[in-house]
This record gives sequence, C-alpha cells and structure tokens, in this order.
Amino acid sequence: MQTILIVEDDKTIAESICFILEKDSFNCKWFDNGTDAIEFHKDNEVDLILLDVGLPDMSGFDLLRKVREKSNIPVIIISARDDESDQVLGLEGLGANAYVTKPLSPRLVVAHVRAQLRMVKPEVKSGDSKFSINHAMQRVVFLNQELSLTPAEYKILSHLVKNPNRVHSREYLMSIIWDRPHGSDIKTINTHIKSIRKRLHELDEDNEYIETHRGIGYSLIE
Amino acid sequence: MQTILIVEDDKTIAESICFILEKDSFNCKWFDNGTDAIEFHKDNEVDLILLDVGLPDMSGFDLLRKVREKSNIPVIIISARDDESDQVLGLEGLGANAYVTKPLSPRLVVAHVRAQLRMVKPEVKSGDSKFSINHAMQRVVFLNQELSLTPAEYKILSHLVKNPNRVHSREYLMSIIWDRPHGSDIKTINTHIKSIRKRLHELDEDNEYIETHRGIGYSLIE
DNA sequence: AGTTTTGATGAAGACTTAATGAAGATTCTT
DNA sequence: AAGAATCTTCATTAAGTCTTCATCAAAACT
Repeated sequence: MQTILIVEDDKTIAESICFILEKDSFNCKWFDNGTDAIEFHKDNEVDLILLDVGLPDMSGFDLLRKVREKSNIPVIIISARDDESDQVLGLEGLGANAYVTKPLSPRLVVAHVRAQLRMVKPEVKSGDSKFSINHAMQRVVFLNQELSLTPAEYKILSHLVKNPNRVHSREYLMSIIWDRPHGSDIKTINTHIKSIRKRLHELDEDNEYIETHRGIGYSLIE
Repeated sequence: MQTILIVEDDKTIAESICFILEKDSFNCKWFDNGTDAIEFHKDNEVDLILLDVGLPDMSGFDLLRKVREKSNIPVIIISARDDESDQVLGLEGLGANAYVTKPLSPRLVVAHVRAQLRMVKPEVKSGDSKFSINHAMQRVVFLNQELSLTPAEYKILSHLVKNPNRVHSREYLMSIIWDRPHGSDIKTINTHIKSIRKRLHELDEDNEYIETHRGIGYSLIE
C-alpha cells in the first residue's frame, strides 16, 4: 500500500481528495499545516506528497525545500495562483514533479498521482557502497565516518551518493544547491567539488571517487 | 546527452523550446507532424516527448497511444484546450506524465522536462550487439567494457551505435559534434574516426567495426 | 602502369576546459 | 557590529581535446 501525504488547509478539498484516493486503495494522510507534515515525513515512509502552496504556517515552497533535503519522492503542487513564476520556482528550483491549479477536480488529482507513481524508481539498495547518508543528522557517512560538510557540499555529495554511477551536469548540481533561481557562475560547482574531494582525500588518500566528465559534469563512482 | 522529441506544428513555439533545451545541453529533435515523429521514435532512442495535442495529421492522443505501444518514456502534453476531460483522458488513460496549457513559457516547459527526466528509470541494456550505450554515464560500452572517449568521439560513436549498418556522411557527423555552425574542415571527422578505431582496436584487435564509404562517410557494422 | 583522388596516420599547435589557490563577498552567529 | 564560516569569483596553471597539416597508403580512373 502506498502512502500519500496531503498538505492542504482547506478541509473540504483535502477530504474529497482523500476520499477518492482511498477508494483507489491508496493510504492517505492529511495535515492542514506544514510543521506537522514535515514531522510526519521525517519519521514515516511516504510515497508522494500533494502540497498546497498556501499554508497557514509556512510557504509550501519552504516545505518542499525541507522535504527535498531528505528525499526525492514525487511532489505534486496544488496552487490557487496560476502565476507562472511560482510554477517555475517550484518545479525547477526544488524538484516538484507536477503542478495543478485550483479549482481542481479530485479525479484530475488522482490521475496526476497515478502518473507520478507509475514512474517512481524502485529504491536502490545501498549495500556495499562506501558511502551512506545519515538523513537525520544531515551528514554523509564515508568509510563509517561522518564527514563534516558545508550545506552546499552536503547537498551535492548526498545527491551524488543517492544517484551514483551517472553523470550530473553542473547546471543540475547548481539547481540542487539553490533554493531559487540564482544567476551565479556555473564554475562555482568546480570549487565545491574540489573541496568535497579534499575532504574525501583526508579519509582515503588513494582513491578518486568523484569523476570528471569533460564538458558535462561529475559522477560518483562506487 | 538526452534526446527530447518535440511534436508541435507551431514553428515559433517549437524553436523557442528547442533553443532553451539545447542551451540546457539536451539533444533536441523537432517534428511538425505526428507521422514523422512516430517514425523517428521507432528508430531512435528518445528520452522524453513533448507533444502538442493539436496536430495537422493526427490527434496527439493517437500519437501517444502509438508511442505507448513501444515504450514508457515520459510524455508531456502541450494543449491549447484547458478542458479538464482531455487532461484526464491523456493522463490517466494513456499514461502521459504531465500537462501544460498554452500559452506556455519555454522556461516552464524546460522545468517540466527536467522534473520528469529527474526520475526516469535507468536504461535497460539492448541485447545482442557488441555495442551499447550507458546513457547515464555518457559512455559507450563495447564488449562489456566502458570506453573512455572524448566528447566529440562519444557524440560520433554513440550516434553510430544508435544507427548501425547505415552510412553517415561526414557533414552529418560534423553537425552532431557542433552545437552551432562551425566553419572547420570536414576532414576533422577522419581524425576522430581514427581515434575511435584506435580505442576499439585496443579491446578487439582483429575486427573492423567502422567501415569507410569512399566519398561519402562511415558506418558501423554490427 | 601512371595519375588522380580520397582516406589514413602521426604529430604539432591552437584552443577549450578543469583544477587550484587565494581573495573578496555574503551569510550566519554571537 | 564583529567575527567566523561559507559561498562565489578571479587569475593562474595544468590538462585534455580539437583541428590542421604534411606525408604516406589505397582505391579509382585513363
């Protein structure tokens, strides 16, 4: 059974979506504020989040940001605002996966949920890797030792660890660092990679874990 | 490099989307009708389709249906009609992955593209050929070993691997290397082919995989 | 065969891209 | 507001890649 987290302060909307989702045999958890939702997400396995951007206690985008620090699950944003810049900000900057605007029909929402869940990766077991992630502590563990990383370094390295053996473009890695579109130099990534490599070298002098792909970006080798 | 297929009969829209996607280092292929697009999709590796439902020769939904017979790649539907039933039909019935309505901003489209591709499953190996492509690592795999290639070599060889047993003119191979018109010598290709051959010989001394077609170009033999 | 055309080859130089170290700007803390 | 940590930029150096060129080899043409 897959669990959908609904964060929506309008009780009527939330209930009707819940109703249809549960009829569709999803497990459904509703919160009317961001704080509780984050708390729940921290400690429970959630497969998808339906997120209203207009919440009483925090912006939906802030919540999305928090969620993205921990996981890559699909997030569908519900918004009353049809304003495009919000859409781009949510989607591009923070990795939301779809966008629906109010007034919304429960059926359409369910269609989106299905569309997203259809393509979620089966989780890859971390197994024998030398890397792992301590979500709760915001730390990357390397050779059983916790690395002390700056926020940007953590964001980059944890993403590489979650998606090893594939190339990530500088543009993409940049989008991981920033909360919002930010016009700074793409070469900044080189510097962050440099310092991550330095920290890894301190623990394991011989090996090169982060590979450079000329003209494209970087990858982490397991 | 990931390939995006754009099926859109409005040239202005298609070009502006292409422009931004290519700046974002996607490979972009545009068709203004469904028939050609299906043909291309049949023979080439496509990572995502941007599909306008209002096409001259067939309904976008028909095209989506055809595509779904072959693959599960993400499809983003572009529609002038904001009518909900169309959305549900496309999304739910045929497995489209997202929906944007006109008028659309190229930036928003790109954001959707990224959001979708972020969660696509790793490619599955194709089978009996001695060549395959590791998309995620931007590497060509030959006899189960990953070739270390320069960007230009990768572009050429991966194209040959995707389209084996057919001759590719030097002019065309050049166009694959460059992002923009570039006035350099057509013989440059000879040199790139030379170094690709050299790398292949290191792994398999006897055989000649890349065939020269005098006065025309090269082909890869399976 | 001899001539012409086209491709292969190896190597040099131009060019592009990345790594590096350090300084300046920004943000966060106290 | 001061100080520390972090992020970004910059200049320099290093490495890798692309293109060109001269020469040699192979095929096509007379």
